[in-house]
Amino acid sequence: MARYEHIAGELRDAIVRGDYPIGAQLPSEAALASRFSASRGTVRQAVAMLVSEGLVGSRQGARRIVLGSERSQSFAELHSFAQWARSVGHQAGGQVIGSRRRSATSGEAARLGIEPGEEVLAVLRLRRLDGEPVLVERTVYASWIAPAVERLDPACESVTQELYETVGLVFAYGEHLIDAVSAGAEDARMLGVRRGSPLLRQRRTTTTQEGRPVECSDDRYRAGSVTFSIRNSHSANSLVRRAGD
Amino acid sequence: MARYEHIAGELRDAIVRGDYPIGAQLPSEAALASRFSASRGTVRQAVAMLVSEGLVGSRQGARRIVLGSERSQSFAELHSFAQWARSVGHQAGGQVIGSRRRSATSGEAARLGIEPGEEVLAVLRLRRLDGEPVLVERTVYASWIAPAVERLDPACESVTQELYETVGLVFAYGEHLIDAVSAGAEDARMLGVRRGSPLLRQRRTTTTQEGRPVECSDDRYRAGSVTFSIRNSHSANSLVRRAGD
DNA sequence: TAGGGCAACTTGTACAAACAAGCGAGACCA
DNA sequence: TGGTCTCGCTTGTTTGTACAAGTTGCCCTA
Repeated sequence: MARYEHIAGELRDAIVRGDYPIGAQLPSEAALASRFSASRGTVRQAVAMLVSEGLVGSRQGARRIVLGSERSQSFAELHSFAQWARSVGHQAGGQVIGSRRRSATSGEAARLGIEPGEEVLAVLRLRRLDGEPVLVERTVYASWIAPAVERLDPACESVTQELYETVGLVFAYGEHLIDAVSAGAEDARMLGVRRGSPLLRQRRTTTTQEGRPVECSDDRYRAGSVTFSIRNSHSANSLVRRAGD
Repeated sequence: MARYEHIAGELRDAIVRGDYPIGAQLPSEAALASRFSASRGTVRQAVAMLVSEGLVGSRQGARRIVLGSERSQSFAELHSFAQWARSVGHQAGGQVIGSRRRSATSGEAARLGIEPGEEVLAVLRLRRLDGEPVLVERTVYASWIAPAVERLDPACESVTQELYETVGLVFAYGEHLIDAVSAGAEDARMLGVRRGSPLLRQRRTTTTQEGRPVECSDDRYRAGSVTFSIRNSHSANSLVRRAGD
């Protein structure tokens, strides 16, 4: 592990542990540099991580202050339902309801960077959290990865992890669109809610390290089961509001 | 403006303009350093901005690639409904429906960093986009800022901008919790939708540069009117999924 | 006592240098 | 033809230095 990652980890642990409560000042860069026997540049890189995570605030001339104390999730934990569930102490379950090859719609083609009509693999999954159905996942995979997906066990818990172990596929970048929709008939039946009841929808597109799109998905969470959380600041804002559809 | 900000701006413009289409490689750090007559460190700081915005992907050993080409919003544009509407070419409107001082609930006190029962100012606003009601905003202000809020024009378009101009208040950090809820009776009446129809809820807490909480708010958008968008990656992830309530 | 101003401290920006580590393409070999 | 290996390129990490710019508290003065 890089030196700055180690320092960032130590500081993050200290904040989570409460050594630096919310509102408290962090030691100065010079003090941290001397404590960890590192240069100021390395310390700056470490605290920059915490700033981008929204854990600490930073402004020129003033000591850094603690803004929050909750451990944030890695990209993998966000992307993989099973890995996330495990990390927050819940049991993930679920199964494939349906899976078929068909030709891509124009929207899917645009998001996957392929030609409309090109073949894709559409998979419908129901995901459970501690036994309760909470998520309907409609995922469309690009054709080059489809064979590996079809070989998976239908009851496979973590698709992400399995694809990594079997073909070495790594999900590296994601775009997420979050809004609210009414439950359709199929959604309602699978999640055990009334038709028209609110669902939290997350449409995501994921790509490999090389920027090649792998999948796009329409995930619908039962209201109350899941909340998304974002921390941002004047200097770092990845959350964007968009009009309409 | 700092040198690295200038370089980042040039590159961002080039990407948005299409000089570097999605999937294309960016010039190497050495090439950029020579083009802008800057050191490699400064160039790295510039591209780091683009990476954190999700516009560019980066991995050791390989040239950086373009992942997206949409201009992202500033923190101010995200925070202020009016500034956001203007930046995307729509007309923001709205008015204060009700405003009263009361004592803080325990949840509000925790989020504002005050004692339960301490006095706060609760404001209910209806916001319109191009004339259509799209957002019900229930904001609770800490008592120290309440007088300035009460002095505002009830039809004031941008509360954020007005508070900056009158008392110099700057919103610097925010935490956002996003989920879906059913419209209550009041929500439904104000937004012109049926009771129980889906709303996108954004609960946010905002603080000053010093980390002092200013307000917390429960914003409910009519389904279909607004979508939140986040770009993230293996190296930078500010989006977090949380269980239940 | 109220106010301004100075001085120490702290973070931000920029440059230079060196090495580590991963990627990709072409050369080479079986 | 197919696989491997090496070499050059590119990004990642670390240290050092210097100066700019903003904050904070103390001290001095009116």
